[in-house]
Amino acid sequence: MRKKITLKQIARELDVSVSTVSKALSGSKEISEDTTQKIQAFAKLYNYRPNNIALSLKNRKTKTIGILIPEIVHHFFSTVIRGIELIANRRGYNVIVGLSNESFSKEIINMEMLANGSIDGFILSISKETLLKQDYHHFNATINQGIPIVMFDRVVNEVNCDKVIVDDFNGSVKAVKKLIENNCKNIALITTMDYVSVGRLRTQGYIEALEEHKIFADSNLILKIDDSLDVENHLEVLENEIERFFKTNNTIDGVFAVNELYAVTAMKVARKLGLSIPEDIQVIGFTDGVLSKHATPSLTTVSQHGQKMGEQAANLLIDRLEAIDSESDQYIVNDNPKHDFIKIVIETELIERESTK
Amino acid sequence: MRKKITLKQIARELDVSVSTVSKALSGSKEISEDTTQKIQAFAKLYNYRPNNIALSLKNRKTKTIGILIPEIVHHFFSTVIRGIELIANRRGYNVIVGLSNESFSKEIINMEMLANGSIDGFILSISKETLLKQDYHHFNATINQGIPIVMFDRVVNEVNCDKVIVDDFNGSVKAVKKLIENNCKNIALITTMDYVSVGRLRTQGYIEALEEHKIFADSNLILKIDDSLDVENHLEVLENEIERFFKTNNTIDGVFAVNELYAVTAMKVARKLGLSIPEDIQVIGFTDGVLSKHATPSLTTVSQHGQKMGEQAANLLIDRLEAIDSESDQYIVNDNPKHDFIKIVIETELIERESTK
DNA sequence: TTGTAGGCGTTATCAC
DNA sequence: GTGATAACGCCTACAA
Repeated sequence: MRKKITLKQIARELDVSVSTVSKALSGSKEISEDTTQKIQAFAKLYNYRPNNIALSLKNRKTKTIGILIPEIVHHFFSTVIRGIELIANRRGYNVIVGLSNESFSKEIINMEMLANGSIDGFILSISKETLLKQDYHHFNATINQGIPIVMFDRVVNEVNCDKVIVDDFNGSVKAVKKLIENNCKNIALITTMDYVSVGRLRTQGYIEALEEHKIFADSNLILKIDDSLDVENHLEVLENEIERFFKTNNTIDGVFAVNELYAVTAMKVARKLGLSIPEDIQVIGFTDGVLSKHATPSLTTVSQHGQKMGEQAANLLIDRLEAIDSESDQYIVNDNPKHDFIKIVIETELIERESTK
Repeated sequence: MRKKITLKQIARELDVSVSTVSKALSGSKEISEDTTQKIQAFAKLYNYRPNNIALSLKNRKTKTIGILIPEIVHHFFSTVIRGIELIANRRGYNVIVGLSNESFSKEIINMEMLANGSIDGFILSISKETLLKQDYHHFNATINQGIPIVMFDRVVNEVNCDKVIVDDFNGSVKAVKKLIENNCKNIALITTMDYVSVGRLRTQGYIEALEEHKIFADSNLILKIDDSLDVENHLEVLENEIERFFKTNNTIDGVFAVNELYAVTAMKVARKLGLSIPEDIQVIGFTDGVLSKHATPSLTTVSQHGQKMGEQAANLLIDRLEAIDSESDQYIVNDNPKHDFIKIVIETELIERESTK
């Protein structure tokens, strides 16, 4: 078992001082050709690599990004991570992942754990419970400690930081307009409860599109699913709710669902009720994941560009970290700087497949 | 901007020494009631938390686990991460995630980056390219540095470490037997190329089940998909291959596919060819993900228990880390210890849904 | 009861 | 050209 070698060990072996070794390895020309050669050869032989932890302590930055998300077994979130990891790696950062599991307390614990020196900044999406409670003190506390945050997708006005979102509103508008153009007369919306900002915006888009076409937005055609309680037989409950909804509104000929699962389930229920897709009823979902691609019929969706969101978020965060860096070198940082926070809005696009005409 | 406070700052403010503060905060009774009170109150007020990096440097352990997987936008892998994170968190560890993207060099780079002090041990699944090259020196090098590795799912005999796998062989046997019991006479196998151990084992299970029932394993009924090249229109290629396969073997009445995607695609193609499922052709997949649950008809699968694998892997790794810990405290560690490495095999089970009778 | 000193691994500054 | 020293933040054996 050959443990990693340290500067000190090299120094002892070669009978020079630690600082000489350090300089030689960094190619400083303070050191003679000879010693440099000797030291570098020895270091290579023993595969010397500086210890990241020691560097972090010295430089007071870890070169790692903390990702805090509600759930990882989820196409959208994992896609975002992939985007973050891609950019992070490219720019010399690592990513450490924490899962809130949609819980307020887990979100806080995770944050505090990582904020104690483990990471330089956060990229996160807020848990449902936090959104419900509307308690954002932990985010602000973190920011006040000088740790920057970039929020994505589930963001909130109450926290001052960089944000990356998709254009949920216009995405919905596009989807619903498509249904209208395709001659749907009774377009239903299947959405979540309003406290998730994303759901609210998508609902607004739905209403806007209808109104633009002078169609009355009948509240009976809106089904709000309460997914805050994560029950065992969630899927069954969902199916039943949708079935009841379809039965009491049997003129529905178009459905816009705010996520894949709702859309796919709606298709399933519709088929069960003897309706064919897209002839009798057309369906559009939001988020372009595996389900959309492989459902039968395949699902027309509003694509959410998760990977791009991740990439943008990572660039935003790293840019800010490096800005802070050079700032603090040059002048004293204003104690309460009116930072200009950036909000990147990613355009959505409609991917047409078989569930619409 | 109130940066995190340090022991030194507290000491200066309260006009005591750093060690007094340290002791007071850890509740040492060397320190007087009075000072302890005062210091603890002050620390609480300023929300003092020890710096993780400093602790890591001092203790020579980071309390973080490195996860290295080929891909994250993938139901199975993300499920495993969830399991690892769950246990890690519970036992006081963080997880740092690296993606190899199925590439040998990215796997190495990521490993080396993390092995330089950032993590205490690895949990990983080998990339396809590495399996193809059969070059495992980086794993052995890491282990020789005293960094333990736990491999899961895609493991390899050439590396001596703890492993967690599912019982791929028996999983296949179960699936194929089910098809046989359900009266399928011509059972096809859709699998990957052999270099992925997992694919090979599943193929062996298929053959074994047939032979047990004295059925000739016709190699024409085995379709091997070459997914090493990740082409753009991968899906289309897959569909075409399967279609051609079905057409040249038009007596197929049962299909066992080594993953969800192949199974779902097979169903799609079958339907396209006018076959109904499960009446004309029955299908079973491997891995129980979203697709299986939500496909129509829903897919009978061999469940892979990703979360459980993650949990077991995390426990295995942490156990070993803590064993090393107490070991090295007590006596000098044998330089080449005949460690007994553990291989946990997780049983699979057949989840019956609509794609079989 | 409190403080000093040393060390974890590294780099930067300054002295020789 | 080389080395000693200090510092990053923490802990602890030992000294006072």
